[in-house]
Amino acid sequence: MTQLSDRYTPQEVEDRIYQWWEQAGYFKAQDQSTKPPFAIILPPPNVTGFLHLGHALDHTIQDCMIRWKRMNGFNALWLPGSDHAGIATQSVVERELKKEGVTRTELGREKFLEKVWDWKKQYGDRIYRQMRRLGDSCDWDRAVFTLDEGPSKAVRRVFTTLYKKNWIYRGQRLVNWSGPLETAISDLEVEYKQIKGSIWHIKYQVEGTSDFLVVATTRPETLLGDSAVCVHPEDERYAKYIGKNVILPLLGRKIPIIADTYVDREFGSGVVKITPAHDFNDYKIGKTHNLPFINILTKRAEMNENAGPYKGLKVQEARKRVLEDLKAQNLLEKEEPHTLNVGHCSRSGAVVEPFLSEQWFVKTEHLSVPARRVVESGTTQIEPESWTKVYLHWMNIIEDWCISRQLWWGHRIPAWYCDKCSHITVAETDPSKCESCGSTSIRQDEDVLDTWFSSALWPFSTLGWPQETEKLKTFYPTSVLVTGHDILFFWVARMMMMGLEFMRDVPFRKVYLHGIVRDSQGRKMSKSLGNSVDPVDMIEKYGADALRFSFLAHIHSGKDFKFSEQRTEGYRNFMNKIWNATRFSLTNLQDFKVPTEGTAAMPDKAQLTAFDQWIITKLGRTEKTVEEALEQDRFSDAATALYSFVWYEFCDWYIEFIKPVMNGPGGSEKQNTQLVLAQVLNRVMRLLHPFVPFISEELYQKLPIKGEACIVDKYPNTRNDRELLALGSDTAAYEVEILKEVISAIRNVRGENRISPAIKINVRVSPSDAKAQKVLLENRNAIVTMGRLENLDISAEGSLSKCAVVPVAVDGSQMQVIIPLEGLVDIDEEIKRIQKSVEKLNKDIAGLSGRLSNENFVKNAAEDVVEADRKMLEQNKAQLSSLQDALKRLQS
RNA sequence: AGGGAGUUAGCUCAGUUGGUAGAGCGCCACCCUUACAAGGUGGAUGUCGCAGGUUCGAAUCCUGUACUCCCUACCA
Repeated sequence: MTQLSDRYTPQEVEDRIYQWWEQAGYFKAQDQSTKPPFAIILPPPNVTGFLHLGHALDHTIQDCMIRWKRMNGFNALWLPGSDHAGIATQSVVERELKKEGVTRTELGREKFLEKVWDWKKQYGDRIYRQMRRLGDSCDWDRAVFTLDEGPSKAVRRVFTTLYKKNWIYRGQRLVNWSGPLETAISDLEVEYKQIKGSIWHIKYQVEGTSDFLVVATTRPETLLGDSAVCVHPEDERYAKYIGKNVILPLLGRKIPIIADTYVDREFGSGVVKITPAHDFNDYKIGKTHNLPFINILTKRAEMNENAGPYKGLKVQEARKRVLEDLKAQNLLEKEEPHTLNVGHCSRSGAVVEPFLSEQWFVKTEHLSVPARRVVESGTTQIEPESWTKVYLHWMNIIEDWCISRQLWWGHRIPAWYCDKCSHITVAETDPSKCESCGSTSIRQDEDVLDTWFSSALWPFSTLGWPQETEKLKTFYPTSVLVTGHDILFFWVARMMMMGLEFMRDVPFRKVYLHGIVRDSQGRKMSKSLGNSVDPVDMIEKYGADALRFSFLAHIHSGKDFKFSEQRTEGYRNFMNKIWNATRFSLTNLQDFKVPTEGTAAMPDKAQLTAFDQWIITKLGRTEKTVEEALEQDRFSDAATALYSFVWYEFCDWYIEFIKPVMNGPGGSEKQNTQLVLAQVLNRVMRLLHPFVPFISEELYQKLPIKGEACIVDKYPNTRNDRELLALGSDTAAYEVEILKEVISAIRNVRGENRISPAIKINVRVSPSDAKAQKVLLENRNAIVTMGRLENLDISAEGSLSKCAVVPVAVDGSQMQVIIPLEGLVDIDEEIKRIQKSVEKLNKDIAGLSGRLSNENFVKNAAEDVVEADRKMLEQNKAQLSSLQDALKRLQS
């Protein structure tokens, strides 16, 4: 038998076990199988990224689900993949190039892309390696990258199909523009931050008069692009000006004074400047009033020729200069402090400028309808349910999706412009000539697609679509999608739309949303705060299992997760506890021979001790709890049930109970107990496996009763484990309860009176009925050992003088635990202890009798509730009187 | 501004249909008792945000209110 060290060292176990699993092919799913399918598509991490705590949480949940289903006999597929992450990756590589003093434009598109692919080759596997350390049981042979041939074909098919339906269109729109990245970004990529800025009041002279209209703005430089000023049509102050012009300060252009109910008369001066090309609200006004759209910015967010003398300045510089010049011309009435929300690019951090440009859009009007319906009808469930409303609300107000990005890294838009006839050819395979006029002088669109466009196709593009593959038939719709609620709109909603449009079915049956990982104080993890935690560090320090368990024991769907290293340390201790309990067991199983093959070996029920039957009963309850919890994705309930069973039932009591048996003479009692021990350990490892795969597999392999591998053994539940669980009994549960109570009573007296464990004491237990007496007599050994007794007397007769007395009641059986204290302790301590109990009993009795004397309670409450109270009252009264007697004796 | 979630022991959180408040960590005391000091045993700790209401009985249901957080939108 292998000798186990007295501490669990994950470093010696994890890599070895993982390699074995992978080589043995345990993670593989079958394209076709008689087993029911269960599929999870991994939210693809950024290809050049590294594993952070958020991934670790996300993956742990998925791995737990997959392992559980795999053990339940499913054809379980966990399909891994990685995302090219357009903006993120391109920025990283650009930053690297900058160190070498090269810009991407200098390099040119082709060369630059080569560099990015190099980068991908170098770092693309890093995150996969880190996932292996966490224990992720992905089917690695199926790993897909968004720019692989398969997904790229899917992207082209979807793009062309939607284009032909007119659900993808090109148009000039106002979009969110990131200056540093020189690209459009979607609404969702804009983060609003509260900024303490100013609001400036600027005077616009009314043409042909000496009157001024005062306009308030937070972005004074945009006045260079003003097309009008606007007032409320019913605002008496300005009625006379409507239709006239004002002179635009600094540039001297004439612009009209228009009227629109959009203006709030109460706010500011009641006059609004209209800059249709640089403000989303003004854009709408510009459209309805047919105003010119004057773009004053370049792609780099610098002033262009329309800005006249300010050309070439960056926005902030232009603002400064504009203000100076206005002041010099006495056109700046005042400046007031003002807090406003400013949109920032979530990638570059720069202020987002609304920018007018030609972009590609997905029309969402029709796509969103079924995406809404399937959630309303429950075809796809969102967990937690509260996010359903959020999802539906967003689907209701959804705007068209800007999918073109002015980047190089990504899926290039499959559209070609004809130099001759300007026709746009959109095609799945690169065309050689214009489909309209046949000219070969065609140019492909320079832009690439938003990364989320390919992500939206992920549930079917990873399974071979547009080909009709077996795996697609088997695994689509996937079973569940696990992801953070922060990408519900970015990703989940768009997968839903695309899946329904192209597969005519939902992409997943269930969406499990979790929150963001925060630090132990609830702050977001960030580099600047220095509070981010590297999961790989945690794995190295405490082991992957401990990290996984700290997630699973505390995760609640939808809620943010506060990570605490201290807690992880606690679960590391739990792993050690499991390790040592097994170590003890194996030592005591050295002379054990498995009577028949494997898990079928069952002991003779008639010969089982009460502890054996009791632990089996507890095991059965645990299996039930765990199964119910996992079915409802309540991982923490399952994890907690396992923690309690292993530590508080199995280790604290069962192992202690069987020590006398193991150290005893042997024979059939020992044989039976050994068999129970071996069987329970076997169940413990299997139950723990989806949560803590490494340690459970490692120990499982050392058990006398085991199968080929824990990872593919059955997951125990009340149905498939019936044969063993039938050996449990409620009578035994009652008996063990008595023993536990008696032993606790002895320990309590010892503890409160500070009697050293080194001193063995004498105890008498006086049972009030034959049933209890029998239990005590049969288990005398256990009580003596665990109470550390010199002598145990089980009898109703005996002296009570100078004795501690603890009344014990279990299920109607009453007894007293009597401990002579003469010479052992200060009697006053014991008097205090008893007085404390008396106080508590008095309080309880007062409450109970108060309630029972209320006739409304007796009349209205459920019978069993009243009955239980009556019983409790009686019991308490009996205990009280025995304590009062004991007190009298001690005080006399 | 609209929507959502939350407020329970020092900290992080459980608490399914209303029936005398739970866990982990931390804390205190004693103990290296032959699996484990990453351990054992015992112990202390809460007017369940506040105010009303329904009920024999409310952490749990209803109404109001305070505070916190998140999401969506955003006024020049």
